[in-house]
Amino acid sequence: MDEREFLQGYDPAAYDRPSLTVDLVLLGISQGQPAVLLLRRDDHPFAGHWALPGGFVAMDEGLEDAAQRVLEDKAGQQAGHVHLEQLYTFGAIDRDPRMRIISVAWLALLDEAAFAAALAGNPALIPARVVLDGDNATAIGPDGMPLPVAFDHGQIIALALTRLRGKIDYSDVGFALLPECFTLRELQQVHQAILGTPLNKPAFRRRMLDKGWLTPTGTREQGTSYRPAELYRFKNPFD
Amino acid sequence: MDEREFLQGYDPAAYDRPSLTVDLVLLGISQGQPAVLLLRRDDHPFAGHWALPGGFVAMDEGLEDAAQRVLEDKAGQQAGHVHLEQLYTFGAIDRDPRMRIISVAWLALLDEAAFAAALAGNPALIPARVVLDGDNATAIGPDGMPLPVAFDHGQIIALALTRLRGKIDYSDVGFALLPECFTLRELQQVHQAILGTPLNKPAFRRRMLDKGWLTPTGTREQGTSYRPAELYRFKNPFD
DNA sequence: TCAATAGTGTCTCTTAGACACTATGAA
DNA sequence: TTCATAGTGTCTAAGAGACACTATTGA
Repeated sequence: MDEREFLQGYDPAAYDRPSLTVDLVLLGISQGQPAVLLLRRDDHPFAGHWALPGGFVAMDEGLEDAAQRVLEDKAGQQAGHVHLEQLYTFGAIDRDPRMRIISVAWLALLDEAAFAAALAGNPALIPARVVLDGDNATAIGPDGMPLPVAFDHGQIIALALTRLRGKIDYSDVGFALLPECFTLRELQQVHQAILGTPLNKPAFRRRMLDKGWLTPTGTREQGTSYRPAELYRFKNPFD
Repeated sequence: MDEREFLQGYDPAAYDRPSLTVDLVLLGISQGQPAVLLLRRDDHPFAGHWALPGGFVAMDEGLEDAAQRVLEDKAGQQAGHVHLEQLYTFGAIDRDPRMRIISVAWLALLDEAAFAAALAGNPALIPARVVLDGDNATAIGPDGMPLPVAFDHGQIIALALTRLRGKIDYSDVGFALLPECFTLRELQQVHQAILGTPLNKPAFRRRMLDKGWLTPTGTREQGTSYRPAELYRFKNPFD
């Protein structure tokens, strides 16, 4: 750090600074497809467009704390109940026409109940199916029509899904999209929704069971008109 | 974005803002081991400790542009000649005792010539071997003694090496650590240095050749006292 | 010729896909 | 008993580790 930077360090007013925000990709599975929760913008810029929930980072607040706060405020989710992971920081000069804003993007994974609870708790949110399109994503509204997405949020959503695709196979993130107890069929459906491709049943079962992450509960799903499947629980082998 | 945020958006002086910096992990291979270039801090805080090269992000400068600028200023590397990749953004409240500073960390991969050129061009830099230690890294100085590392830069270095380990196998980042022409032995040595483990020769050769990334140059290495190996060039199959 | 590494052939083991099969619970 | 899905056995193909082998160059 050179002299100029050193002095700046002790004089917060010396230089202009960009604003810093967090933006959250609230991702769940809806009707077998990946979906995100978006908010409609009423004001300029991008009025009428749809944006990721976000907020400014306070001076006395860590980045992850800011993301947790937005998660609670906008989606009503308790801290710690949701998988939250930093994605990337977006800082193009003109990404917001008003002023320089750097945004730290986060991925939050909601299971079906959390996704529904967020929608019920905040009527301004809508669920949008995500369709990957290179390094951009198209958001499809509940009526099946594409939604205009504000700022660079299409890229952020695309990065979120791409990141998830890359790691769902070898990491345990998939379980964050399921309730505590789930069947192997539901687990496979989650993987298929994220990857966008069908998977081989015996191979999938073998792989999952061999990882040692699953403990059978001894109980079975209820309310099926066919043979009910065993319910499993995720167990981190390092616990 | 709510009303408060909207107003803040038009009044840059309304709220305090954190400072924003970029920090660079300049990573190369030195004597068969991963090594980073560090700068000695003369001033408080962490005077006498060693830090990653970094700098503040200007208002009219993109994040990657800022990283490129630091790369040129501190390591004398031409833009575009070096693999540069965003790692993670660090924003703990107390990571700098003077003030709130958020830092976007970047990984820059230098081949042997670039690593040596940076050292020659900036005498303040020293090379430090990296030893991973959980989610922290120890920097070992040229004399073999551990160096005290400033701020949270040990974590940043650890993340850089961990990230590289995770992707060297399936991506083409390994080639960024080699000159334009290289032997399969050199490529294997780079992979072994990053992974910290020996690799099986026939399997490694097969894997690399099967990827279709390598084109034989028809020439061979020179100056060996034994059978000289074929020189290869990296060719992106998407070019 | 020797030393040292380049480069290859082949066996085995593990893992995943494909496909067909048996098992079981609800209606 | 039927139906739909749970859950399994087995064949095959691909890829990686292990190991030994041949090839080639400089000294």
